[in-house]
Amino acid sequence: MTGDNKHPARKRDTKRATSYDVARLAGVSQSAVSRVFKTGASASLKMRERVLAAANEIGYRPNAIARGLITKRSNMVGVVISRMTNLYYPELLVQLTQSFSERGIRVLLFTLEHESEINVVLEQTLQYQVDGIVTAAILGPAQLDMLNAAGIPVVLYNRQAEHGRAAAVCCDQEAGEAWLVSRLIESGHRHFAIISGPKDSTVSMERTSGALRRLSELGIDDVSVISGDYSYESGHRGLIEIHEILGALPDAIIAANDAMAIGCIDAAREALGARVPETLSVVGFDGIGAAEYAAYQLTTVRQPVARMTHATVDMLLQRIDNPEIGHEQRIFQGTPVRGRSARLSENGGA
Amino acid sequence: MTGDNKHPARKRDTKRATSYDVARLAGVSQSAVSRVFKTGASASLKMRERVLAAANEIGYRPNAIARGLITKRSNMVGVVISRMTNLYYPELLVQLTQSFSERGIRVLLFTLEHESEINVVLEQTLQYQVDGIVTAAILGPAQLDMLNAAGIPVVLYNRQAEHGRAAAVCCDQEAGEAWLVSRLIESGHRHFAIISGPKDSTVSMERTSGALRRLSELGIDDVSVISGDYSYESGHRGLIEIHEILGALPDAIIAANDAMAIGCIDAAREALGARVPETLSVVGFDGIGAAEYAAYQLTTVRQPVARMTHATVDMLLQRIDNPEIGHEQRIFQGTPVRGRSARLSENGGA
DNA sequence: AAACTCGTTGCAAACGAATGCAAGTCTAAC
DNA sequence: GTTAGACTTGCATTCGTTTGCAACGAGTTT
Repeated sequence: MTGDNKHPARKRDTKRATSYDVARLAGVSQSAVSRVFKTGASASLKMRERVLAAANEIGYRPNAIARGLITKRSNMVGVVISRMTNLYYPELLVQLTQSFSERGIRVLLFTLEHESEINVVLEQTLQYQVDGIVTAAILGPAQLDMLNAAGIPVVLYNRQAEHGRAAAVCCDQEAGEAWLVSRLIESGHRHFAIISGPKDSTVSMERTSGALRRLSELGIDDVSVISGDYSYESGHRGLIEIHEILGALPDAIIAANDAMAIGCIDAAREALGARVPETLSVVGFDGIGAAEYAAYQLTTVRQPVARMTHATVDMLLQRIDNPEIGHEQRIFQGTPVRGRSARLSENGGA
Repeated sequence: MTGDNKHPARKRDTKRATSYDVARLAGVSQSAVSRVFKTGASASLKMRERVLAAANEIGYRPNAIARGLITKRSNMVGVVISRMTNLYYPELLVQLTQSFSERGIRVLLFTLEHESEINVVLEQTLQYQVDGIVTAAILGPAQLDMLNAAGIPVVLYNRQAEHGRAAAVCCDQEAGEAWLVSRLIESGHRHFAIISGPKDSTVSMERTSGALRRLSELGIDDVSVISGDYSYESGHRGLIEIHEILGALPDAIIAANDAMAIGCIDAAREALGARVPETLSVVGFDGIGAAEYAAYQLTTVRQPVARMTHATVDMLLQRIDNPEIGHEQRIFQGTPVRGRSARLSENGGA
């Protein structure tokens, strides 16, 4: 008769050892145990040994939940990522997780299929008392206000808040597109088409308008733009659509990301019988792994993911320690990748 | 003078509203507030309205940490993934997260660069009182014992524990390879080479030995095996290495995953001037997105990720509710994908 | 009108650790 | 030998919930 747990849905049979259990076994006070497990607290060597031995004996592990309750620090951050099918995100996620992990911070992951789920997700992160949030999803003013009111720091990844109302780490999309466009123009391309990302993606908007602006500066205004959804398939479809609309292929396609650029290349080669880069130049953006496949060798701009994630982690941690820090924005320049999916003249370029 | 927080590292300036605050404002007891926010607890309509109004007014959100402390249920599960650069994992991760999320469970993510980090990571998940763990990393007997002792359920994803000492969800690697080999043989291939995964990967071992066994059954024993690391580059390198060793190309390459198969195809086409599938057949395993790119159209076996993740989530949740459930293993059959990277005769196959 | 439900509500004791304060111990200096 | 000083240690409170228990009130039944 060790209890009346006769029902299937019992709580937990083996109850965890607590600091009290360790204390009793070691013949010391609970606070002593606590101090031994808290780095930087004062405890004599003798004490330390006894407690550690006892803890080891009964398999004690400090309860991070209880600790979080009293310290008001969960050592967890929320990471919100919107379209993980976008091949660029996995790399980001790995680096973020690892980087946080090195700093002793755990990652609570949320993925969004639709941006509309953001409210529910934010609500949940807040309930879990995360110390901060990194988001690669769009946050409206309402959401920013809410986070602000809750006093929880947030760093936007590749999103900007209006009027700099939040800390952000971005890649300079416009500059990247400007580089691509400049190289294409100086290499003799004149007819362009753009495959943009989803309409609600700010990154896509910046890339598209960056490309259009530079094209316009260089005297080219007649550019068809059709929109995809960042996927390989939509790039593939996009090129075929462009071909139908124009009745011919342009000199160059500017895709809003690498996945679509790759789709384009395949469509050109397999479906339209065109040669890339001889007949058609295709450029992308991001620098995902597949961009380097020998079959593509994409001309693109690589986002400096490692540096960007470090900046993100640093900024968030800073703001967790001191919430008063202003809303810094850090903008990184992408690395031009010459590749072989576009005919670029020898001389030019970075 | 709202306090003496003059130091930079203050705690949190805006303190969160608690259930007591709500109770005071609504003129009810704290337990009433608690009950209103707990689904399925009894509270009158009038009560409900008053509390909700008050809560709304001061922006109250139940503290999941405190709740977890008392209920001994954190509603968090740990997800441990080893080599996220393996393109197969992102998809898995998204589906897992979403699936858990629908069941009201949050995901604490851990990524491993090296399998050796597993101990540290497990220790951490336990400290955070996760209700269960899903792992796509190798767990030795020692680790399983530890989890068992801690009374926390675990489901292995594509890993088996010796003697069925843990619940597991797997794809039938051997059967998949058997299908591939059978098709290749019946289509006239006779000379094979295998590019396996990392030596410490059980999945790779199963796939490789599955392929070898079937080859042997069909009378082919002379097969060179070289090992890669699941990456595109290692597949690329692998084929070139095979070519050097053999002095010629075999009829078919069996790669332990899609990424390496794709690397092979590119190496064959770009570096060795061979044609795929005309001169060389290449098959992979997994069914990742890139396998469907028009340039590759890989002959492979697709893991039923959606069904596997559902099974994983179901099994874990079941075991959380009732830790006594035995160690079921669920094995899923992959879906053969005919593709175009191997010369397969018309008639055969699933 | 008394007795007996049943659904609401409040009280108070958990949960497991951190920490300010005071008491205790030990060393070193006078 | 005494005392100041620096460390250790224990006591007791606190964090924000959940939940068993008891009290209460409104119906219902007899």
